[in-house]
Amino acid sequence: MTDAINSILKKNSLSITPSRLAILQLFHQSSGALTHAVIEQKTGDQFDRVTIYRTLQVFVEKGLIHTIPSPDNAILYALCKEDCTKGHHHDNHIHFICDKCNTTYCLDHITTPNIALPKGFKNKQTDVLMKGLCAHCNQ
Amino acid sequence: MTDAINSILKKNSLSITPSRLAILQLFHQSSGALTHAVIEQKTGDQFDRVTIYRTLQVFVEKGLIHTIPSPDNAILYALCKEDCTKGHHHDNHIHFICDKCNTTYCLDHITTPNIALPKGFKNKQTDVLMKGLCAHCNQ
DNA sequence: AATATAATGCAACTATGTTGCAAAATATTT
DNA sequence: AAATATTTTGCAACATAGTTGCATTATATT
Repeated sequence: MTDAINSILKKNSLSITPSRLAILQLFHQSSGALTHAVIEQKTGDQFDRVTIYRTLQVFVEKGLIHTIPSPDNAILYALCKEDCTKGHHHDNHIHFICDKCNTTYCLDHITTPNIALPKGFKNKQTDVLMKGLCAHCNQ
Repeated sequence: MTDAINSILKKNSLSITPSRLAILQLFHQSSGALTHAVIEQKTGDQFDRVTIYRTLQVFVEKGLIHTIPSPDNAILYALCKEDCTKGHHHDNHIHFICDKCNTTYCLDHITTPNIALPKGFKNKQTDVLMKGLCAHCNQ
């Protein structure tokens, strides 16, 4: 596991540091998206807040994770699929937030719909955010 | 104009105060969505930050405005259509943010698409956020 | 092992948003 | 129209989210 994480960092020409290993591993272990606060907590407060922010920034730049616009007021981060590269995200899937357990899922296999815009408008990116109950909580 | 705003407040059994009049009027004059910071600035800093926050909260509760999840980290507020009432928003339209002028449009006549979710998932609300160039900037 | 490069932690700062409470303004009653 | 009851406001204080500069430390390179 750690080796796999290691080689991901190498592949993206990122130096290997404890914080990057821990945070990237955390993403690979989690099913949903993570906020800065959750990452801080789940890494046991062993890293400085600023370090976590900067690690997340670097990961976004390298195309390892992407941000999700959230109704709460904190940026959500989630793992990108493998075809995302530096400066070129394939972020055309929809996101689902469970009202009960608050998990945010990337539904990678469901692509965003094409929506016709009024005259003159040019679309560049579409974000779909669905809310409701996830499969676990809907029972 | 002020009379119309006045009667909207009365209709929603809200007492008439300078801040409510000014903020509601500002929404009716604006084409797009507004953030707290913009409202504070456009009302000439004559109202306390807290007053603006509370006014926005009340307007949301009464169904006069709705919030829009934003990629930036600040809540966007926009006027509701007339069929929105207290506790019952009809917020099923899509939103468009212009990359250039940063205006957020409510495209009221474009309804959110129906998207099939994986087994077990139950949808309650769908937010669509499109980004690109608006009709004004796309020239 | 020595050097160059990059990342970290700390302090300080900005922005956003919330809560409690006394003072002031609005609405209601007489 | 004045007095009372009810809301709303502004202030202070606080909480959370996020950024920047800089010296120290760790990683990578030679």
